[in-house]
Amino acid sequence: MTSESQAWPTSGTPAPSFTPVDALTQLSFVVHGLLERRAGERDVSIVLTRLMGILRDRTPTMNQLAGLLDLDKSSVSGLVDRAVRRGLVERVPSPTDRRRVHVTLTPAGRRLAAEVTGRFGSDIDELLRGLSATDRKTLTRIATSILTRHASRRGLDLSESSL
Amino acid sequence: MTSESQAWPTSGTPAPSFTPVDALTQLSFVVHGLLERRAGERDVSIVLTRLMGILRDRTPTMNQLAGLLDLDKSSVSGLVDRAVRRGLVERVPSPTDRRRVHVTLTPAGRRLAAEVTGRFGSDIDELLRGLSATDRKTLTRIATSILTRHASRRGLDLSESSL
DNA sequence: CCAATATAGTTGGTGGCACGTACTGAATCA
DNA sequence: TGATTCAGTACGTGCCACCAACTATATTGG
Repeated sequence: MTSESQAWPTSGTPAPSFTPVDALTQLSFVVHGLLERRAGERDVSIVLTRLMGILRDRTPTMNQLAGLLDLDKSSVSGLVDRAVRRGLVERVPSPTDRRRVHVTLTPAGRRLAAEVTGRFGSDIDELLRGLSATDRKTLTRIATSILTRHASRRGLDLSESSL
Repeated sequence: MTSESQAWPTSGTPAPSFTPVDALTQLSFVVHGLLERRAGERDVSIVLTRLMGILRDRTPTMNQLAGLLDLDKSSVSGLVDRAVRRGLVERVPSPTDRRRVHVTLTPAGRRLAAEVTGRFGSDIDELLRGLSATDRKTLTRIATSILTRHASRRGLDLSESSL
């Protein structure tokens, strides 16, 4: 795939010239790496971080989590098991359907999520610091445009999905 | 972390308003998800895709791969073991130092890498299709700027590192 | 009313993949 | 030439993915 080795000449030129695909891909890897590092400091995986992000403002069922995380339901069982074991989430039986549980964030989980998110946010701010204010706004506008179009192609209401 | 649930009101507004952090994070997850999907079609993990990307134009040692992939050397041993087992890479003893091996891509590995990369590249082209030509160029310029500055902060020659 | 069917979630199996520690063989150093 | 360092592997552990099979519960249709 598009590692630097594809796009960048091995002559060590100071400013490589990326294709749009390479630029976006490399940038995504950097962002992902920053999240992995910050989350990893608290023994939190990216998928656990995403889980806690989802649980910040709702209490979905296991099935709903499987959809939101785009994972097999057995993977969600395992993920929630491990999070319960760490005291980060709880399973709450549904009052209306004894097959179902709703998953909620505990206070400890909420604090951990806020910490990881906060530090990661600072890292991204740092990453973007060299940009002019105009470029920051432009990047945000273009990224939002891509996301909105991508979501509508998938038939998603952006307020419901999680990555 | 910044799943949509953080940035997007649950009212289902058609065009959410992102902070720069959220926009960049969500976009990165989308890109990552596209790569996971395409690579997954050929039973290839992202880290294996990155490995093959590195090996496209060089034959690093295990230690160098550990640095390029930002992994523990024992993780690289396992990754290369599994890739060897699939006939995608080979370990070549160093002519000058019998402790070392150089890792090379096999023809089958090169073909697989090209296939995954090609399909993923098409997906990213599709993702960017709704942008104007000006916005594509602007996104590429801004992303390249971020990458260049980020790499120089880490003391990297961009032609040597891989994400 | 009840058997058949569908749903929600779990369990077990399997394999990939991460890190840490300990180890072996080879190269370098003093 | 022995001590030290380096390159890489092996092993243990735990996370995390998917698949198939299962149990308990809810719904459906006759």
